[in-house]
Amino acid sequence: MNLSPLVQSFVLHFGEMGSRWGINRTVGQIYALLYVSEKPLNADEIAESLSFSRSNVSMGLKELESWRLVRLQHFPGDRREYFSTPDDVWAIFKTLAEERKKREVEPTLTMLRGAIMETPASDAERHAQQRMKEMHQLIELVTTWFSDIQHMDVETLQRLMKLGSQVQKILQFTHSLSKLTSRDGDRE
Amino acid sequence: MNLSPLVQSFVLHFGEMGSRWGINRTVGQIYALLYVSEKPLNADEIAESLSFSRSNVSMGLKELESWRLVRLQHFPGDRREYFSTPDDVWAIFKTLAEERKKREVEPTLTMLRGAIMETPASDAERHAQQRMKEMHQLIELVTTWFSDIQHMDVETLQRLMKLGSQVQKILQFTHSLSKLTSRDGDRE
DNA sequence: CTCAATTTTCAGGAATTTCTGAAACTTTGA
DNA sequence: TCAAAGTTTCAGAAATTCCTGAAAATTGAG
Repeated sequence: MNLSPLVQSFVLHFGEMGSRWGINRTVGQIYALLYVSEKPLNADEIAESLSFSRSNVSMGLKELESWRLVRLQHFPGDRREYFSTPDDVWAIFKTLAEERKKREVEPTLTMLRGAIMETPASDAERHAQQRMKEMHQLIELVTTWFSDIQHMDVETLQRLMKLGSQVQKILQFTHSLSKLTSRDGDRE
Repeated sequence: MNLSPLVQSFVLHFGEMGSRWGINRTVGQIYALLYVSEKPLNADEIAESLSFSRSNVSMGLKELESWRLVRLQHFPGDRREYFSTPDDVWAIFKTLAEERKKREVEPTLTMLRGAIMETPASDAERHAQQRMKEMHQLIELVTTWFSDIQHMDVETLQRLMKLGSQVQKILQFTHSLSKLTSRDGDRE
């Protein structure tokens, strides 16, 4: 199969960016190819299009499966497995965010929680622990917020995003509102 | 200098995570060490603490400078350069997000914009281009939203995050409000 | 069950990235 | 201007990661 110039540049770009995104060239290119492909592709087609060895493609697809970024399907009368990416870009985005969270931040949170539990044995440790607490607090806040947001339906999410920094105004409004109505509005 | 166990495990963790975050072991460890250190450290102290060669530390610090994650300072009567991380974790987070955006998404946006401009030469290209448009739109929306949010002051940002998915309710409220007051409230 | 089609595994070669020591460069104080 | 203190550069060694071909394992039709 011969890739058209447009597709080719897209595929090559994903290959090159791969290393920055923590995946390798093969995986990046395979994903890009599947993403723009009109129909699902089998491993041989992928290997041929990208000039990778069949085994390399197999490993790349396994990696993509572990990221839950590809879907697998079969066609009647054909034993080969066909791969594609979900159509809904929002779903893709959410999956990606979840996986990155699991791989890139969860382990750190665990480590931080452990470290914060320890009894500091020196002044230096006390200070270090304080810094870790600050980091932990921030990560915790940001990630739970993220998962909150992820569970919103796409409609609302888009509206929120389009609103941009204007949320600030609504927030200020409701904040002063709560100050008016609540007995201890300026606590916090 | 001898690292206390608490600091050591923190430093080692950052070293190991380094590769997942797109930086290397040295850079990860140096950053971690500076982050928990009570006072700024010079390159020799870092090299000794982490048992890296002096030159490796130099390259690592350069890398961290390019990420704008370390500050450089001097002490009177000492010609050596001392390094530290900003105290404010929110500032750190913002810097990190900006840099990652610059390195990991901006190039892709540029590529996508270019590809979308082209005139498709086939059916496959037409489809590919459509997919690229979807991706472009999503990335554009998410990143501009992100930079909107970044420009909010930390107070507001924290309030927004603590609110979590409850924004949804406020949003729904204001949405129906605008429907009531605006002549064409259900356009979008 | 058998066999051919297909996929996966894996040892080791290729490519890339990281790290070091030596040398070059820069800065500053005398 | 020079020398000492400090920093950066860079060639190549070391370590790691990627990729391949061959072989093993799996799958499903007959």
